[in-house]
Amino acid sequence: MSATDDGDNPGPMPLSGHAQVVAGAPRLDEIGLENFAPYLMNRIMGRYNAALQAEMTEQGLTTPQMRSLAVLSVTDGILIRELSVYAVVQQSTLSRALDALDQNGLIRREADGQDSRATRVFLTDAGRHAYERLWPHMAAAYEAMMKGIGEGEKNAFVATLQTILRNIRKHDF
Amino acid sequence: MSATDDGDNPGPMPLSGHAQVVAGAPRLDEIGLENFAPYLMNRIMGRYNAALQAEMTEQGLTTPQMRSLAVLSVTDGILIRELSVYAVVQQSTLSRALDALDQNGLIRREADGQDSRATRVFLTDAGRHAYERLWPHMAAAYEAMMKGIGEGEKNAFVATLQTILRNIRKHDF
DNA sequence: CAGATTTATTTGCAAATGCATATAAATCCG
DNA sequence: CGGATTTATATGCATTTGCAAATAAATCTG
Repeated sequence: MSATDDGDNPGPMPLSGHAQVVAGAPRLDEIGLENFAPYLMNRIMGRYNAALQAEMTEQGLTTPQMRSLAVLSVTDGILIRELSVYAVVQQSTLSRALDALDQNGLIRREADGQDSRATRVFLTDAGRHAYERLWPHMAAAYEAMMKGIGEGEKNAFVATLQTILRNIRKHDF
Repeated sequence: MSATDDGDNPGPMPLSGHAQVVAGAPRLDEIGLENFAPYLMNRIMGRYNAALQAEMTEQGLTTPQMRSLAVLSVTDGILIRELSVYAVVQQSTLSRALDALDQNGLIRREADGQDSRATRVFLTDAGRHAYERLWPHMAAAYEAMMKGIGEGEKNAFVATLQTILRNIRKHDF
């Protein structure tokens, strides 16, 4: 094997000008869309959101509002900027989503004790009730996703997602 | 075992009124946000999109425009309604995104030969070039996500994503 | 084959979103 | 301490988005 022969050579010379391998990232058409994780996650989340759409419309909620309710059901009383990270919603959008939730009596804003710039957000009873009507649909969509996937595979999958999030997240949570 | 004893009974009686187990889906606060795959995927895709934002702004592209370029780099000449599924963009939004790409000379619309209602979309050379400037950023974001994740785990992860998509997708692709 | 229905795409219009900025409070630093 | 900087949230405004309807062509049905 010659010093310039670096293995898996498709032939003595490129037969025409195409398909020059630049050593960097393979192109998307080489990987294939269906093997590109961000594409797959995007498709999946599109379907997940579509599955929730009907119930959101029913309750007159937007996506940022729905996500806020879901996050607050777990960590009630968090700061707006934290909620913005958990719910993956811009702060300006979240501010207006909270206005609407507030006006509909689903949440309550309360100034933080230590830092009077900051605001904590709490679910009201009505808000918790709205979440409780929402959750079965989220759970059902999750069930549908995971159908036929065993516990082991599911756990490995979630573990990988956690690793990925740790790899790229900007905040400590 | 009595006929009314259907197994896994948590105790003789609920000790107080709270925490009634309804047998249905556990609540999100019981699962924990960080174990709920849709939440994790949402966070991850938020960061992935944020990573591409700078380059998109640089090139004056919106998210639907960028996704269209990426999908077309793999399957050039597809129908608009197919592109709408692959790119996870509403058709009305896509229609306008294609208007913009067209006006900037990045794509070309062409009536389908068989069905004159339908339109096929093609990348122009300029469009392919735009995609080629975009792709390294997507590849880098993907690399960052997958840092420290071995081939085996990565393959298993992608395989699970494919299963999930098959479980919930609406179309055959 | 004509009328009814379905399918592909576009467009009008109202609502939602994002960027940049405003406001206000906390922290930093000399 | 006091001005400069940073941090938390809200808001003005232009852009983007999504729903519903419009348009146009194909297919179905009797």
